[in-house]
Amino acid sequence: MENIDFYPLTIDYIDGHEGGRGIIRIFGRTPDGKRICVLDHEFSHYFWVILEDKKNASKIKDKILSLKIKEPRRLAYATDASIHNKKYLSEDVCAIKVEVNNPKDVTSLRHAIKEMNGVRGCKETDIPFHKRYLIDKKIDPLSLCNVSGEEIESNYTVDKVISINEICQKDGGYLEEPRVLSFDIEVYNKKRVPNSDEDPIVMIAFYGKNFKKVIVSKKYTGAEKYVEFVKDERELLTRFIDVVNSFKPDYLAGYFSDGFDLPYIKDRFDEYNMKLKLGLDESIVKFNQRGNSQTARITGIPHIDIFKFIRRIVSGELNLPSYDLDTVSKHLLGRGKSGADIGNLYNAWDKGGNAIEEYVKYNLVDAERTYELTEKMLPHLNEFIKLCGLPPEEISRMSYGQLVENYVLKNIDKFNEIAPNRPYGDVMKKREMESVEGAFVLRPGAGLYKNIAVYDFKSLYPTIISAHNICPSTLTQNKIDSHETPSVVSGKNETYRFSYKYDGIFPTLIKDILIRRTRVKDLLKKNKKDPVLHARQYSLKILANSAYGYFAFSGARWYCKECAASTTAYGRDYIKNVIDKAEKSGLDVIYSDTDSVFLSVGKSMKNAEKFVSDVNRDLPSLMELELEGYYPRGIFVMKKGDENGAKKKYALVDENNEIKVVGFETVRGDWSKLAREVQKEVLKIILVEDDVKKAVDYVRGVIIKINSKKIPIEKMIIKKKLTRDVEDYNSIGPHVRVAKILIKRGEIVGAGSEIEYVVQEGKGNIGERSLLASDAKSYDPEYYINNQVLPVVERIFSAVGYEKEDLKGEHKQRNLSEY
DNA sequence: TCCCAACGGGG
DNA sequence: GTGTACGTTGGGA
Repeated sequence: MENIDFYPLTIDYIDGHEGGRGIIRIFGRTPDGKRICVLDHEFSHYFWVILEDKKNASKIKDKILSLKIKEPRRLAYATDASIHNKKYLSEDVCAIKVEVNNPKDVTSLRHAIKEMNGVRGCKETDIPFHKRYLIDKKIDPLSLCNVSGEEIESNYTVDKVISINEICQKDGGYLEEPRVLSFDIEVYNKKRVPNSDEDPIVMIAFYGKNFKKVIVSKKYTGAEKYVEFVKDERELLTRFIDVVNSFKPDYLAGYFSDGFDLPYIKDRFDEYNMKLKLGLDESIVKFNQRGNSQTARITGIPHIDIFKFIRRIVSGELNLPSYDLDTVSKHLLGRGKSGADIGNLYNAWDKGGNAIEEYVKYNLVDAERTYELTEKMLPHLNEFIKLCGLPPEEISRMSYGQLVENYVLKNIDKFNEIAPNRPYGDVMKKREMESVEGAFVLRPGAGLYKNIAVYDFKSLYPTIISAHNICPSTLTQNKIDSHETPSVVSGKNETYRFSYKYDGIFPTLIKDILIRRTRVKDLLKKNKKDPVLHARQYSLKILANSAYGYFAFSGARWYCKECAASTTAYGRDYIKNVIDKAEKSGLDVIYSDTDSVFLSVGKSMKNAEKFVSDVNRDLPSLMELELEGYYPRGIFVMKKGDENGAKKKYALVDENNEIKVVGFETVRGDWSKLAREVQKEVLKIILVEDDVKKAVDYVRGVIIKINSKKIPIEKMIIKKKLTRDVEDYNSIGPHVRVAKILIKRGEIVGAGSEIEYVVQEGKGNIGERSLLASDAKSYDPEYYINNQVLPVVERIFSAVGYEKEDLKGEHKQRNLSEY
């Protein structure tokens, strides 16, 4: 008999022998670093059958128990059935819990039971076995658990396999520092975009705590001591498995490794008829194609594609123009990738010798950044793991909607509720047709404004859902004990009612989340830099803010268009109320969008502060308007062909002269450096220096410089990526044309290649006048003035009364007083 | 303004 | 993964 503590890392199930029973399998680590696997033979998967009424419950139960359905390799039948009083969306229902031997039997039984008389439907048939187990056993991955059971023999590559009698999560105890191993491959890339059928992997880098290694399949002299040489790719691949096995990581991390590294490694293993056996049960890496994105799973070792997590979950906080490794690590870690030009790796490789070294370093830096990013993201990951109770490999790949749903599922038992099924095909399509009226937006008149106070409702939608008890479970026809919201769905005005008689599932959970978040934020005030507290409040915020989107998400179990429509309807009411109040107090309303209002408050901050407290006095609990900031100046910009200012396109400057830019185009990559610079400088002069005239002069100066060709070529380079091979293009843009020339020269250019070009003077359209950046000696001033510089500043100036012609000096000089 | 196609990350 | 499955943006009509 063994009694042992461990941290669960991953969980799945296998088909056992006895009658094809499903056996839960958890891989984890003990506090002293031993790998273990625990098997639970005793847990039965189950689902719910909701009955039309109580009357025939025991008859139906017996009928279910007598079902025997022949499956290819076993007999599907219910091992047990029991009658319960449950709730389904707050309605009291009589339900039968049906237990099975093997999770796969759920499908066959469900089909048979659905057809029985007196049965309303089968629910929770689509909850995966391992999820059911974690929820019912109240186990959160990474939280310390205790198991008792017998050690058994196995071929698993772990220190111990235990068949358990009992398992329970202990209070406290968390795997704070999982052993992370990151990896990254470099590939021979003569064709720029490597093809895994032919192009070998030439090196693999690893990074972990006190560990770095690059395995390289071509020898050169003077290598650093972390370099290990192997004789060919076959040996490189074998060593890849060796290194992972001997490091014994808790997590294996990569950057876009779901989409590139692991699939590529697998293809290369296939090439040699070798098997990519990384699983702790000696299984191969399994790939799962889901729509466009695939995932790679390793039995027993959570594989984290940290790119996916950052892109999906943390991007809201980062707001970066791109999520490539360089941009993300520069932003989060303060340092990016090595400067080597990866497009030339193949050259260095062919040449051999020390030329390779640069790329070995590049490879190692990539692995190091990946490691550091993973470490940095652990607090975020951990919070969601605790909130949703699912293992890291799943949490790290989830979208907001899935996080919300799994959080609700984990807590649904507190309401004695049965969860609705996930929708499929036509239901989802039908839902996608239904649109819900969105938020209220008051567009600003374009122009320069002074003394702007910005107000925000704190968590507007979550607080509305909570304050007005908006939930699929409280939606009612009953006019007594309910309140109504006139809402708009698919263009139709409707009135929906939500009961006040009992608290809804979502309102209750959200209220709890909001209160917890307030508490965490209070702690954060004392401990401003604490990454764990920060991650905690962030994950709570994500969950609360995603609830509204979840109601409107066609794939949601608790989809509820009425809830979504009512939430925005209340949102519009609240924000319009604020606007009314502002106008009554004599404050000018500049702009409003969803949950925020921009007011012109004059020089006195007292006005601004008094306004907040006036509004808050009348709001229900949890709801609160906040003074987000005070800005001496702000510019709101016009959209082409639009009388009013564009929504979400403005720049503000605060009292510390920091500029906040929202919605401008220059953050995007396909503008020249020149265009970016000019826009930034213009905003600075207008907002910080408060000198429109000077900004005009600045742009005129730039135009003169462009015309006299005094701008360095490198600021004129425009970068564009080929999205397909050159011959597949119908319309030949500049970058395609340049690529064609490169191909003629014998260079290998194809889908994925990044083309840098500069537009030249001369005849023909822009494409015909584009030259490869490295060949360019000059540029076309007219193009850069009219297609790069003017477009990015035009709207800014038109907001303050200057036209394009003024900038070019084509109008007579005018001064502002004329406007 | 709406609809559809393309893209992202990786080398 | 036990019926399923990306989400966003830009260009063209």
